[in-house]
Amino acid sequence: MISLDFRDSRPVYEQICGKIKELILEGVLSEGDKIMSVREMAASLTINPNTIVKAYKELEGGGYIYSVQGKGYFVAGRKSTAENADFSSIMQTVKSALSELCFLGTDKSEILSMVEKIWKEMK
Amino acid sequence: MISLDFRDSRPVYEQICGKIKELILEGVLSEGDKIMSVREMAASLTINPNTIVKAYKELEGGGYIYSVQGKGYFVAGRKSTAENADFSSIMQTVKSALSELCFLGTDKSEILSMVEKIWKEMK
Amino acid sequence: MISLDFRDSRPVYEQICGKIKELILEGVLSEGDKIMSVREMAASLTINPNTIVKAYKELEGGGYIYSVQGKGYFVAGRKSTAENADFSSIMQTVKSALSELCFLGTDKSEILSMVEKIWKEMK
Amino acid sequence: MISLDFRDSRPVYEQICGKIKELILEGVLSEGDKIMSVREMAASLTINPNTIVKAYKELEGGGYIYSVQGKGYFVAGRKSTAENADFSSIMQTVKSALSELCFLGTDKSEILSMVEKIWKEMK
DNA sequence: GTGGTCTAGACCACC
DNA sequence: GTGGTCTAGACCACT
Repeated sequence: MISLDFRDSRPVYEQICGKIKELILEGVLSEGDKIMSVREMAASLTINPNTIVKAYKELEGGGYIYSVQGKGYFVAGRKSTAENADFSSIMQTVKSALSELCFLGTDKSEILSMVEKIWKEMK
Repeated sequence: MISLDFRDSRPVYEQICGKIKELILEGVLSEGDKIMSVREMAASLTINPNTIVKAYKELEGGGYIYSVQGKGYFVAGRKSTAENADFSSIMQTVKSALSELCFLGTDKSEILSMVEKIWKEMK
Repeated sequence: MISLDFRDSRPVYEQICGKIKELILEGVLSEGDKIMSVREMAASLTINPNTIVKAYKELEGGGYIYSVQGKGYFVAGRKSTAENADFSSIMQTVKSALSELCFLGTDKSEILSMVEKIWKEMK
Repeated sequence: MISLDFRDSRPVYEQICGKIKELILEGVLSEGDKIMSVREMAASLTINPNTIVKAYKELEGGGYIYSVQGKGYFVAGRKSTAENADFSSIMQTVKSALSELCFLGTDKSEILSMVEKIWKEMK
């Protein structure tokens, strides 16, 4: 379900966060779903459990998942996620990247159609 | 002209890269302009010259500026920048960020108007 | 495994790049192999670790090796190298050097047999 | 006749050497021809005469040109050039570059035809 | 004066 | 232990 790219310059725990975020955004994981335990995930990726713990703590801080003592980690709802999100930071990222694309001569229509596509696919 | 934010988790040299990129994208610095010398910039930010060197080398690698021995650093043209740019990587960044915004309930029209604004301001 | 020539006018970090490139081209180092750590290499050549860092970063930029945080540097595959290579620049180098050899009266057959030999040895 | 590229990372005097070498290899300048005086060249490129002096001294050292006191610099013959040339160094350059091209998957026939072309064009 | 290289030594994040 | 960043200070080549 999750694979790591060791050539990726990002730290492993960050890659894991990204992958799980993706699964949530794509709807593969929905509110209330239980995600793999720290041990299971560590075994399946053959990496140190501490790295998984770090990734899960990060996701918990972002409101994407929550932990239940003795049960495991579960996917939180959009409301919880939205409350913890740093909108201005994400917007800033988008703005910079779009400015760069514009500067490099990318066609505006290409971006607009991408936006349409993303909002259409999201349920 | 450039200021650092020590609360920012990004390394100093990366912040400098970002700021100079912005100045170029906004048209404050245009093709052929000389930018501050390594020593000047280091003195003005009260940081070590080597850190500036690192930032300038990074920008040079990205095709944003070029160095002339004994003269200084100068901003390169869009052509040079476009040749060195990693479009797919930038597009990936935009896609992920937009997906997240969509998931969090951001209005599509807000994004569309932002795109219009950016492309309009860029001459 | 690697030795420096202090009479060589090229900077030290560039000599190191060249030697490691050679080892990769000759097949002594193959895809996935771990190379000496920054500190090990620095100690073995009795030079400053930062100089090794510079050399490794250069090779990383050229797609020859990649770094894994907390693990070390590993040699990348040909695909990665080919993607980052500047063919036209290498071809230009070959062209200039061959023109000079021709002018100086070198026999054509000597060059042709050298080409044959190189392509034969490479598997 | 000669133009400089300030974006080129090579020092100016080296660029001038390269250009004059090219002119000699291409046969535009032949044995005995007088080349531009230091002052003329400096004025035509709007750079410091000392830089031209440095370039000419370099070419003189390589046996490409020779100076006659009070007259100027003149193109030397192939014999003189060949005597001063460092064949093994040039061969080494060619060998390394060809090995790299081979590694990157360049077709052997492409190189062979290039060699044929160079030797054919040279008179 | 400008960039380019190198050293010595420090602290941090990641695994 | 490994790479990543930063400082302080030095010397060299180029213009």
